[in-house]
Amino acid sequence: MTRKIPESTVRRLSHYLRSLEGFAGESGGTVSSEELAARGQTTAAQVRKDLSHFGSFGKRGLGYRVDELRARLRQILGLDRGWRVALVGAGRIGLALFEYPAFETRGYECVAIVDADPQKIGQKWGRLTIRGPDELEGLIRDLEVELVILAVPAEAAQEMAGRAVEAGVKGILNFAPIRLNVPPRVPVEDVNLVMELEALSFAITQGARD
Amino acid sequence: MTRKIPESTVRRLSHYLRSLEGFAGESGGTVSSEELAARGQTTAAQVRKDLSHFGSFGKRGLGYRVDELRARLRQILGLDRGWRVALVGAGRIGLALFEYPAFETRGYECVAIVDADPQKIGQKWGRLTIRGPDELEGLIRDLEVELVILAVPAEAAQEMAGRAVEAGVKGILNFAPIRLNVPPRVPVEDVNLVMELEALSFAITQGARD
DNA sequence: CTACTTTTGTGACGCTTTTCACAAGCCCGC
DNA sequence: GCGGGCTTGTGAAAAGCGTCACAAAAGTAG
Repeated sequence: MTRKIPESTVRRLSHYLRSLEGFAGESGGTVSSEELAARGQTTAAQVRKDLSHFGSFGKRGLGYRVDELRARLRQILGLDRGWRVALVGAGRIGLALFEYPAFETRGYECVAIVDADPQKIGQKWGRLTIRGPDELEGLIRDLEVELVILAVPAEAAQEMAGRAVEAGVKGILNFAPIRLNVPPRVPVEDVNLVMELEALSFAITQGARD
Repeated sequence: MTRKIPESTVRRLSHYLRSLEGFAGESGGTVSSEELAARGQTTAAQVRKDLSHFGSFGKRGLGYRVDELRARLRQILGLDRGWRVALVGAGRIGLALFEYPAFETRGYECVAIVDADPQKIGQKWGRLTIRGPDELEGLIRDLEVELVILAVPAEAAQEMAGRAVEAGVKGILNFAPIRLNVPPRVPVEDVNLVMELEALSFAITQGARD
């Protein structure tokens, strides 16, 4: 019942959860797949199929109980617990992420910051002190870090990723524009801003050609 | 020959281009699909199929001429020209993007910044002055802005997007965690940082269950 | 000029994901 | 407690993508 979930399904689940937060107690505490599909750019059938991968928690003729579904989605996405995160790379992007309020409200807590720039080491962001790159493994182990946000230049990314994995990190959010080489048990999500812009200009160029 | 290109293909093209920049003049000026596949986490057949969507510009028995392929990819992705970009939302994320060097080297030039915060209006970032939100349409028209980077809170995103489209913008890079409602002729790329983290914690939770 | 090696371009195949359609289930009113 | 109106859950069909295998070029050596 719960094997081999497509990546796209996971993304949609994430959306459903956000939508649900929109109409918390609204409409008697239930939503139909139809309503959920409306916000979210998808179809009712898709919503139902997505959810059905994880069991059946709707009532026929009625829909889904908002609070119940929300709790279930949080559980599925692993948000029913906290996640300890280390930020590797204290540049502009690192800062933007560090101060991004949505992270903490979802249970992602930044517990360490590492940067290679000697000027930055020792500086404080909030109540955290920026550490040197050689302390990475120690921090990960001592603070029981599970997730790493990699926001360093491409040249440094592979080494840092390898060391983080070695130290026991379980997942990596990678902002460097390279494909990281890590063991398959460690999931990596890539965010590549240039690529997004290129996809845009491609779509525009292509569309204009019609 | 060039109709209905999958999104995933576009992403890979972007990768190929970056790889190509890696071995500029190397190995006699040619690459095989095999070599290209090696960096890039894909297969030789995939590379060839991706490229074949746009014509056939390889030499059998030899491979692809590096400089030629690079030029072709740049053209396909719409990078053989400049793009005028407006930044809407001058928060942390906006700043990080504004100062991201890779954008300019790819031909994306930020020509205007808009923010709703009266404290920020009038401030200068580099040689640009931050403008008020009511100036959005005028700036887009006067400066011939084609792309908008939307980095505002979710509540403001839809309105700004609508107005930008109305003023003639051709594509939107959206950082707000909502699905924008815009006419289909205007492509939108979403970057949703929370969603990426959720995909990670899902993968970890799910994997651990085995 | 021919035989041989290499690597592309592409139709056919197979898997994954989405869409469709409908029986099964649930609530409500009477 | 029975019938009618909704909405779910899910097999089956369709579409979308990736993989495979191989014929068609291009270059090279003899």
